[in-house]
Amino acid sequence: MTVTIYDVAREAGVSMATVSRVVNNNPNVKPQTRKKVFEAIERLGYRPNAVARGLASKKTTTVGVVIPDISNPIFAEVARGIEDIANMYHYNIILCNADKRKEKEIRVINTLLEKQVDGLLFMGGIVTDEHLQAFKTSSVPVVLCATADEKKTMPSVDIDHEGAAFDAVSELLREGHRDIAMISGTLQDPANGYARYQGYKRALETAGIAVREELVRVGNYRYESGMEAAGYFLGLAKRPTAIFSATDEMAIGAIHAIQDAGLKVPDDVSVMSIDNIRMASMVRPQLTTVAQPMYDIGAVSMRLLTKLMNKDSVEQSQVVLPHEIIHRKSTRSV
Amino acid sequence: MTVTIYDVAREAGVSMATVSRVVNNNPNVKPQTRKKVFEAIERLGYRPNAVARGLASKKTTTVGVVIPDISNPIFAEVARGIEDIANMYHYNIILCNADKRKEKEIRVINTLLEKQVDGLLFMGGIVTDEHLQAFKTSSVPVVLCATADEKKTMPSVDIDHEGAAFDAVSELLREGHRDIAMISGTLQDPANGYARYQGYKRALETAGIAVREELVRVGNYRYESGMEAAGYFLGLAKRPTAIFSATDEMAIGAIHAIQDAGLKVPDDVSVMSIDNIRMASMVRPQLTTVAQPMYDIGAVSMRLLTKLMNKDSVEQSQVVLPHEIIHRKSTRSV
DNA sequence: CTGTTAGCGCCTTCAT
DNA sequence: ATGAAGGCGCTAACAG
Repeated sequence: MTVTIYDVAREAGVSMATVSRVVNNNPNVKPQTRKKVFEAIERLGYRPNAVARGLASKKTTTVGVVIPDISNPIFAEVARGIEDIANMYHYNIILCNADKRKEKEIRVINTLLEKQVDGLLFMGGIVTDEHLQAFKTSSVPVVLCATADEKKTMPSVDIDHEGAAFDAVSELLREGHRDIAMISGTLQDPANGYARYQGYKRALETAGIAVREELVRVGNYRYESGMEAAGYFLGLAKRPTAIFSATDEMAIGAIHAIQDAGLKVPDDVSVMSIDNIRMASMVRPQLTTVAQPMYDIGAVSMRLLTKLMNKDSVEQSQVVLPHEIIHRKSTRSV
Repeated sequence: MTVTIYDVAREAGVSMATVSRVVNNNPNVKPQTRKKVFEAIERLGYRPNAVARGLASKKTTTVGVVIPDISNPIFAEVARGIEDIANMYHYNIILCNADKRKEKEIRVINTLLEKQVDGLLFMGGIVTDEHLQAFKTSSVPVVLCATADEKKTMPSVDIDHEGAAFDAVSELLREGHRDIAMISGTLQDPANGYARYQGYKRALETAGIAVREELVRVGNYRYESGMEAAGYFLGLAKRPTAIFSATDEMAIGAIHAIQDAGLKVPDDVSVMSIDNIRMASMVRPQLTTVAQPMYDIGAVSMRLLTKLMNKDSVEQSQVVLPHEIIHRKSTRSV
């Protein structure tokens, strides 16, 4: 039923080793023989079995990617970067959603390893000791992508979240704002939550301003929670003149809550955040934000992984990609 | 170095057949033996090799998904539906971006087949004879997802694009609009382009209104092209009172172009479209649109594929999911 | 340049 | 309930 390398060998009148050679582009084959084999392949409609090949060669040319949520545009963009580079190096991608749930993350890491992926990319989650433990049992390289472990022992590609937040808030400060509220992510999240909050804090402290409890709200990264937080700030006796959001999506929610309340952005309240998702330039006013190079994070981490899989030497296995303030229309000097 | 089923067998003092049985949950194993084996597995840190298993059993429990662009939120949402159901049935997903390029689509279909996936999901592309040809060489089931072939010979899951457009434009008509412009996708695209344009045409004709050439612009699905098209309509001597866009993203561009021109939506111009991406409720005014059940399209197509892979009987292998008008704030009666 | 021969790690009858 | 043995389709030395 299914045609194998053996059938091709017989059809072409050569040994299966020779067929294997031409299929794998081994130069040690006489052009004439090569031609015969190709013809036989064509005639029979032979398609190499990658599973058998994987078993024999111990390489599958596929890498596993665990992603928190593929329908989140941020991760989708990172995944795009991964895919493009993987494709460039002739790797395929097994994508596993893990819903940010630790047990599920551990579970998919294991199935991926069972599938004998040549490498593993762990995207954007919290990295616990349990994760580290799972990674340690891996005989193939692992790189963290859009996240990092606390101790920085693993290869990783990420941005400096604390620095990005610091820069954003410093910019607001430079524009003269003194009452700057923050919509934070959960402090359990080391990157988008804790680190960005720390950056906010450091910027204020550097400017000699005390952090005021009532000016910090924790959101869940969604649009609605941004609206909610902004609504709360608007109700304060002393309303902030600027809102710094840990993420763009919450910032956009904040902008709309402000507008829905009859106020103007940035005239009445400035809004700034981090991420630079596509939507940031698709709202009015367009959102001033700190760009996080999502695509590049994916691309660079995949590139790093190829080097690791290839046992190439890598100079720096913890890479921090630069961020950049994108000035648009949602902030103004006060 | 790597521990195999054979090592476990020796460690547990049984044969590899027995180990295989416990790993595969075969009931024909004495509980006591099972326990011994589990302990040996634990002690040795044994991890079954899915590649070897795949070769021996001729099943890989993975399905291939070819996706036009993972960073497009529409496809990402469909992919989410696929992933969730795949996960439920213990399948993994190999995701391949194909950039809407035919040669690349054909290529990835072939690599996926080489990888011995148990089934194939082809998402949202144009299905040519060449595709059909490639699918025909597949020994595993294929389902089209968010697309369909012209002759409807393949299993597929999609919405009725023509009907959705017809319903949208009919709604605009019901609101009293007579000069309704359309921002279309390319007519080469059978679903988002051609079919939606046909629906627009049929609705107008049903109402006894002739389609006017100058009221139709072809966009490329991006925000900017929506802005551009709307800008063009605004410059017309007789400006349309409503704009129907083939997709939400272009509609949002249109809304902003209208607003940037100092006009109001919906007071001056109504805007309506198809898709219902998340962003549709994250703009002001919120977008009235026809919801396309993206997640469900993915989920249903994956479910259909599981049935096919399982050789279950399926009553209907061309499924058309219902669409629904979502009334929000971007249209009003005139 | 080409063929022979072992496996790769596991599943699966077929016996026992 | 368990074991023995023969592949699954291919790669990778090793000869020649």
